[in-house]
Amino acid sequence: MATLGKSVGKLDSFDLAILEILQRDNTTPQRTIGEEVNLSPAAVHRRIRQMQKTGVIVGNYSAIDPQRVGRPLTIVVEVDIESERIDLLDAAKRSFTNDPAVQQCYYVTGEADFVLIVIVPSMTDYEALTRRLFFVNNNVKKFRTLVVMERVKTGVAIDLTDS
Amino acid sequence: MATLGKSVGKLDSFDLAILEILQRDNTTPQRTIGEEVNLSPAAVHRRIRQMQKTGVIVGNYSAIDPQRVGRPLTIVVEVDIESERIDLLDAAKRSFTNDPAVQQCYYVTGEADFVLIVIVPSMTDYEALTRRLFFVNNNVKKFRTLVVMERVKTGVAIDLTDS
DNA sequence: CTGGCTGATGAAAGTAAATTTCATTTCCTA
DNA sequence: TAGGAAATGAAATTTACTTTCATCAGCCAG
Repeated sequence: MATLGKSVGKLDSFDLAILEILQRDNTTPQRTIGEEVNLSPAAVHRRIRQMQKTGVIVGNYSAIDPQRVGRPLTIVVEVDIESERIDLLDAAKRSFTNDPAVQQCYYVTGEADFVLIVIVPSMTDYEALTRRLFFVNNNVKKFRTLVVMERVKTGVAIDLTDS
Repeated sequence: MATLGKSVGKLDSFDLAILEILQRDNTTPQRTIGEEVNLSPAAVHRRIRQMQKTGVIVGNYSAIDPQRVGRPLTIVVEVDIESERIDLLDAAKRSFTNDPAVQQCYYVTGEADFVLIVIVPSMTDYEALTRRLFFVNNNVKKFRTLVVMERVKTGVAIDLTDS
């Protein structure tokens, strides 16, 4: 089980096993994690701290049910822009990023330029968002709205099984 | 007459302030949270436990940098299906959900039927995924691939400011 | 082959946080 | 205005985190 010869910044099978647990539930006690991966709590702790420091672990979040905090609407938006000039692109990225209703933003190739995941209380709020993000910004050529009927699977978990 | 003080499942401004902190960093000590929101650590603890139990908080995760675990490719996929018959829809949802490379899945109205966020090690792996999810499933009419060049904003945080 | 260096380990001690207990307060309402 | 439900803070208790320290395995130069 132990992969010997762990080099700098590389993750061994212990690290991956720990990450697997943490991205499912990061409130799992280090003692429990240790039992599952066959390490002492101290060793688990050191590995977690190391991965935090080196940026393998980028954050620790509680996830909230949007419906329970008055945000029942999830919307996927595809945005086409006019010019891909670097300064205009950066301006668009910044305006999307800084808007709290935009939960996720991806810059993509293909049929669109940006894909946004937007979470809002109502269609009225979404309309307001389109005005402030798309109509005011004259670098936006057009956008397509895909209203989410069901959030079938959400989260930030990554498959860590051997490829 | 049941006098429900704080009616069941409702959140007050303390709860929202606590959630605001937890979805930024759920390793924040309850003592620290208490100082920020002006509650005792015990009160903070009880509110958090209540929100866990009632499903306001749906999970506690560590987020991992995909690049650091050998998953540098993020892809947005739009899927059109042939039939929206309920049993076929459910089958599609299940196959998407169960695939570990599918990080997120949304069932949407509009120009597509599903939007998937897929995270894979390489284009070869993505090809394999399209085969097992789209070509094998004869309810998939077509799909569009949007390769992510930049993950501009990610996460599961929800805007909790008053609307 | 040997000795020292590096880096990781487990056990145990020490520190900090989570959780429970309990007496009290607040607010609603009858 | 008295009673009761529900939440609260302080303190005690339990649990978890974090550091310390002695040890061990691999590696490499001599």
